[in-house]
Amino acid sequence: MESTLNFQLLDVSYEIVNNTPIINLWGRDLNNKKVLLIDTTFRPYFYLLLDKDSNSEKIKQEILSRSKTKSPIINIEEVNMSYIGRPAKAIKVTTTIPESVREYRETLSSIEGVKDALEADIRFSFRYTLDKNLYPMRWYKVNVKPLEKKTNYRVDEMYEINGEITEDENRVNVNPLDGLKIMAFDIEVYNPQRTPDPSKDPIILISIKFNDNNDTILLEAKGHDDSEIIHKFIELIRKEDPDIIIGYNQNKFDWPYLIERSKLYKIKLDVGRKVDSVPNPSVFGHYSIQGRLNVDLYDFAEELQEIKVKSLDEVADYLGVKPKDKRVNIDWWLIAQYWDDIEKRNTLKQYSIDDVESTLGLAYKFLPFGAQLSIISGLPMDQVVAASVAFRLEARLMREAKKKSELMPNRIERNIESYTGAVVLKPEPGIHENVAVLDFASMYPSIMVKYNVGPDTLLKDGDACKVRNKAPEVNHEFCADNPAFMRLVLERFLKWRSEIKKAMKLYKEGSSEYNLLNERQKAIKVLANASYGYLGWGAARWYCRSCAEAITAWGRDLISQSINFAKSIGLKVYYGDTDSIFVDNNKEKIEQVINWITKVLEFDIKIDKIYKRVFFTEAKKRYAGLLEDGKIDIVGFEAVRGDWSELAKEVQSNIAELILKTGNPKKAIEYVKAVIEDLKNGKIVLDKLIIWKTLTKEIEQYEAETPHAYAAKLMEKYGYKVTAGSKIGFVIIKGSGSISKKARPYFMVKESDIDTNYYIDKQIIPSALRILSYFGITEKDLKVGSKQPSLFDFLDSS
DNA sequence: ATCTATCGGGG
DNA sequence: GTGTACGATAGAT
Repeated sequence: MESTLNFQLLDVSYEIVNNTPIINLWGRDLNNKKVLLIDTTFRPYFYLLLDKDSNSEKIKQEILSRSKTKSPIINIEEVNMSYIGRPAKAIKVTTTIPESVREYRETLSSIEGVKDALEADIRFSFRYTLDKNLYPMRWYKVNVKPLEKKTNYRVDEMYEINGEITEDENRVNVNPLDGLKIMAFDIEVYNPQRTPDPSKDPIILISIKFNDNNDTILLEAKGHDDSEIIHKFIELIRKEDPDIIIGYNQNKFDWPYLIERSKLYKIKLDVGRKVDSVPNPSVFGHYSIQGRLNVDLYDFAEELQEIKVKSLDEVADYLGVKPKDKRVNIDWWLIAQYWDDIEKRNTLKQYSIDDVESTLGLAYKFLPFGAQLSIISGLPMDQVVAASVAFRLEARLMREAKKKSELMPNRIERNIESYTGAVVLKPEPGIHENVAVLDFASMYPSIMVKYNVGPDTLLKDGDACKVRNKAPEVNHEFCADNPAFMRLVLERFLKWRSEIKKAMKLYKEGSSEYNLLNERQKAIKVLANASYGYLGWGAARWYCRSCAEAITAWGRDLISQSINFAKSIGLKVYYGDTDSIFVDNNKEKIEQVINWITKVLEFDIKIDKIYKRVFFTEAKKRYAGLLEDGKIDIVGFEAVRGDWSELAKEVQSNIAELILKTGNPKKAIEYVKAVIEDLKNGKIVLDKLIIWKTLTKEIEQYEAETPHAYAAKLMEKYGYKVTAGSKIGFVIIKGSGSISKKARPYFMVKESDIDTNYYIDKQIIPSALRILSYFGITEKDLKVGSKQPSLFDFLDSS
């Protein structure tokens, strides 16, 4: 009855049955049947690192004597591996129950002669994919034995794994998403108190859309009763059986809310492919659903550097998925009103439909990249998108370590000490015409490869080594006798990426083959570029402060030398930051600089962009420029956040629009002055002055007197209920004392009480200057009356 | 200058 | 589930 099965791995989990762990591999076969493969043979293990001169026989006896019956130690084996690049003596300890590893880690590491317990902090299901070299989203082949279908799994077929799992070489370049069923969903909740409370405020709408059906499904509550739509939602997921469930910020809102509501009705949110399993909060604040990938698209949006406000409507607008002016927009605090007003209810329904359509549209943009991140890093797609770049790289490093029989260091918490960073030149303030920006290609990874940087090659006093690379300034030395672990990984990435780029040339730009490879090379680049930051990340297993310090020192040296060379041949340098230099756009001299850097320094540098005009203030890392195609580039711009007044947010978005559309900062100044006048004349409605801030703990627990805590205390005094999680809306009123003491709940205040100076100085002006300072505009220019001749006319292109 | 609290996305 | 982010900023002290 044995046969070979080709399957695509989607997710991995495990369960304990009869006191033994069973690995569950969730996937689909070539006929798109949903399959569950089980492996009953895998057991948890970890290593004990021994002192060099320890008596391993004695230690082995000690280990066995500490075996517990509820999860016995079933094997111990002395192994010769390496640790941080040096030979290491270790004992591999295998037990039965994954949860017991934590306990054994403690009890066994106290044995004399045992230096440390290693690899005891790796999640069991991840350990499986690590050891079997499995990458979610890839296709595999394996010998299997069909199992009689169990009733407690919602899959088409179940198999028991019987043999080695190998990659299906014929399906390396197929689109991993082809044929997978995707479900987008979004909930709207009733929020009469503005901050919705899941213990009393119902879910009023659930909108759902699948990738294989054009119709949008809208589940509507009966008045204020949402029990029926929750049931319908669960039934729908089970009936349609999506492989991927997507939402926008559903990990922080929709799932927790749905879970609270269903608890209230004692409904089991049984939406996974394992019967009776509910969405489970897991690593990175992510919810895992058995057998399905729950992907939060907000995680992708976070990585968009080009836009600052990452709300669903903004992101969908920016990416051309759904223009803002072609959809219904409703302020969040008005949702309850729209629901209660039967005439407005249809507008709210359309709003919900627009949201879910945007969400599915974004999935088409983002998931191809997410799938490749899984293919490269080895983390399931729902986890990899939620993880930080350093964590993604680490997942891959762990696989590489496993292949090399290198013991993995533990994840520990460190207080990281800061070190000198990159060179950032003081920009030459003012307007400069025709400026070219030269960029080093992957500067930090290149430094790591060239100088063989890594924790394993870092030399300590007295270490023997023939060829040494010494970093300038900091003087850390790295041995070049053998390749560093990090270098091997990076070189593999570089080679892989250049092969992909070569293969891409065989296809038409925009074709599905081309796009797939393009997403893959992007995923590799993301991991490679995380390498420097990884070494300086406090939680990194291969943390190496000296490495990070040396890398930036080499980087500073590199850029200073380049700048000096440019100056020596008479090329004007305006500014430099980390891995880029801004120079006069003199083609001939730039070519000389590029040649010199390539030949003498042996690094790659290229022209990244050319500004027709660029404007610098004294501030580093913040400038505005006019590109050759007429676009305005504002670099380093920080948007005001949600804890600013509506007025401040409105001022900023209007200024951004004025500048990007008219290209004239003078118009923006007039606008700001007009707003200030309006405020002084009481023409701004109070609603726009409210500042919303969340209480993160109970009011008594606040030690510091913050404005929102002060306002919350006042609310409590007047009989309102405030708890952790409440959003407090306050305004600042006239008077003396600290700002906190002048904070009042917005509904207890008249417009005439408002401290207009606070709003001018702390809200309108700072918010406006976040953009206008790039154009040389100062606070003085914005105060009514002052007439400053314009430094900033430079964008009035003639 | 240092410490404490909060934001983000969602509704 | 062998486990829980991060970098920036305002206001108080």
